[in-house]
Amino acid sequence: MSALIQQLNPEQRAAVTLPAENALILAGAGSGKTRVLTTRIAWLISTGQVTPAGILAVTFTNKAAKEMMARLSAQLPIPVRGMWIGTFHGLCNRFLRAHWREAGLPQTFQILDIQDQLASIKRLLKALNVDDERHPPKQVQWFINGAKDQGLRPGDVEARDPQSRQLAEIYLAYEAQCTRDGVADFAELLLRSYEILRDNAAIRSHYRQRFRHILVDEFQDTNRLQYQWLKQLAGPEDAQGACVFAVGDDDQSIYAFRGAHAGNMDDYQREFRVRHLIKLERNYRSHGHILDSANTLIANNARRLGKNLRTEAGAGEPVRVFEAPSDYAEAQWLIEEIRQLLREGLVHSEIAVLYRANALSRVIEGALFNAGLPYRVYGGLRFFERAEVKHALAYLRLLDNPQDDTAFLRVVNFPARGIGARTLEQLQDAARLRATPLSEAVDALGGRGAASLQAFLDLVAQMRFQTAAISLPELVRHVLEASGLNAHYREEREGQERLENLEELVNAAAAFVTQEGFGLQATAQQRQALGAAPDSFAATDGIDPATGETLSPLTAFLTHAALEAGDNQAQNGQDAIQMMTVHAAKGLEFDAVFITGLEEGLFPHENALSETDGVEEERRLMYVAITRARKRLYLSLAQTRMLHGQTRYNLRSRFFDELPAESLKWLSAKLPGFGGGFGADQHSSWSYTPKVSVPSFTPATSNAGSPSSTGFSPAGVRGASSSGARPHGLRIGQAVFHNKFGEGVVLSLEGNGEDTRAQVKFNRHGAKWLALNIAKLTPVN
DNA sequence: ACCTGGGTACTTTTT
DNA sequence: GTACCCAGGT
Repeated sequence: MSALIQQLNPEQRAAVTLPAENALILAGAGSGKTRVLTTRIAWLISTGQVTPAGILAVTFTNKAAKEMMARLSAQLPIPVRGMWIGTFHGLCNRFLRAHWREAGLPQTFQILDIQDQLASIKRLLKALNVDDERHPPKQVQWFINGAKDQGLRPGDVEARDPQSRQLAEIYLAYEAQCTRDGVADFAELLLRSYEILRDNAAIRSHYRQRFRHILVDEFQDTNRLQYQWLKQLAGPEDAQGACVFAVGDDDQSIYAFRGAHAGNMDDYQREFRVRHLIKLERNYRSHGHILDSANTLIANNARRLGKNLRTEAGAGEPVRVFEAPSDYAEAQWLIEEIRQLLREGLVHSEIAVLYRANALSRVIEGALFNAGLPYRVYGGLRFFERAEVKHALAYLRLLDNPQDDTAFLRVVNFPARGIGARTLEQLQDAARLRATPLSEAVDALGGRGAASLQAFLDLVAQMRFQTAAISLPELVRHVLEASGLNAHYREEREGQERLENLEELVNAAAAFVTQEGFGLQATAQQRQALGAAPDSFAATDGIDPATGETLSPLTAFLTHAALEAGDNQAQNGQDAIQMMTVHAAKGLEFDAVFITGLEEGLFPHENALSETDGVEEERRLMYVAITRARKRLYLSLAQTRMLHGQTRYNLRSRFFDELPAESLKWLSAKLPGFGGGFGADQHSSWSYTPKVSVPSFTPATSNAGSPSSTGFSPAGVRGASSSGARPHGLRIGQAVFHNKFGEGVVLSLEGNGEDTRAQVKFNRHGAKWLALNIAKLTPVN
């Protein structure tokens, strides 16, 4: 036990060993927050204050939950799996699977991700004949999710003007549709769980008795509904409710735009009568100048709980600042600095390039590419969000839940099986008339449409027949073949990568079955080991307490796919420079960090300036960005930047005026913002290659995509196009084929022999220029 | 079924 | 500038 807390600093130890009362831990960046959280759990259990079953720990991301589990199982000699540690959504899902009757959901209800939800809304708007000019689907989605995040049902929404009244009506109809489909969107998982706790006294008191300690990570990011949910679970303080251990940092609240309400921290202190407030201000991450910068900057925010980070690491290097005349120049400077860092022995993956908005990554990506530096851009589609994977999942969903119209419509005619739009319209009309799911309305139709539809239903039924007979990965493979998905992508020219992803889905299913231990499902003894009372509701995922039955592997897998969308591309775990938005960088740290595009209108972003507290949130965002850096921090801006197809002339970000001058080292002459002329380069040691235009050409084949401008200057190419014959036989302007990205056109070649790299613009589907090894390119004749 | 052209929007994003 | 969506043509 003492070993647990021995290595903690005094504040951390104080937090970990607090008595069983509500507490708020203000944990600054890099102050050992996760460590405190897990050690608190380990301490509570190992001192016998609570059994593992009496713990509920909630996070926002799967990553954080996993990390917590991993650390905990290193600290405790007990199985951590069955403990209630997870994301808000994951835990609510578990809750609803156990109480599906009370929730009014089918046991095998499916979870809609944002894409599914949008599709569902589009379908609804069509059915309701709503003018989607007046109510764009995206806006409706925003409205519904916003309402749910506040804990509001259609009846609770304030509907004063006709516009919002109609939105409330759409919301109502959307709910009905979801019920009919047997699906729940993300917010619904939370809202419905909350309502059951609120309205069902038996269940409420059960859980209140069960969970003695509730621990919340990233408390500043909770929205109103999540806060209400916590309140229901914890119960009133005077009764024998749970005690709450909330960890957060108001200075790192950067998700107000999606409903996070940092004010929950104040409310929490008041409503839960928090008497223990502990600040973790000792930072173990950053050098002095970096920390000073962060502290000085954030002091400009008015509404703070107040905190000042300190370090014992020494001042370190000053923060290097560069004002470039253009975005290209900024990127070029970045390359030089990165090269220097690499010479000093840093590995690529310890260097991060951060930006406020994804659009800013382009120019930098181009420069890194031309410089031949390996990089990885975060963001974009994740594995389970890919179209082909979603198609396969839609089939699987139909096996589990034939009512799921979203899934039905997604694959009824994919791969194409001659079911046209007219037929589907008729089917939808018939289903609406009878108030049944689409699959049950098929027999109302006649003609060839009906026959094709019936064939589709038979196909699905045939697949469903296999469900009980074969293992999950076998089932997935069977579905891929029987549905014709595999065949479809085998035919398709650019289908190779998609085929690979589908194969990967089979692997994912196999891995899931192994990991979740289906077959060796948690037994009553195992539950006992966790300290769960015998009468307890679900102790483990996959157990239906009412029947004692196990949730099918299929249902569990589909849930997993919805709740955990997977990595943004596993990508060749190669050592690479990390590129991401500041938001995406939260929770990460790097030896060297570049914060780019520090211009008024960009960072702080212009859209934020008009919002209340917008600038403060931007400042917190900057604070998060700064505190990612361990040893080196670089700030840069461009006087001229191409954005939205226009050249913008930006001023220096106001944040420069809020940083401590003594910690900054300006590399370029500090000019009075734009207007001071473009002479900055004369005062600096940096240079960059001016824009080189790609020679125009005609693609070799008709469908090679439009070889228009690529959006960045291939500055580093240095006249590669003019050199003579090349062993690989490729030339500029030639159409090429590469399995992964389909057909494209060579824009430039660099280097010679084995080192040769091609820059290729791919057509619509690839839509990217990429660093590609020549060996992987096949010329198209 | 597939392609093309026009129109449009476009900050951040996890579950 | 460009990416994505949808409508309409082949």
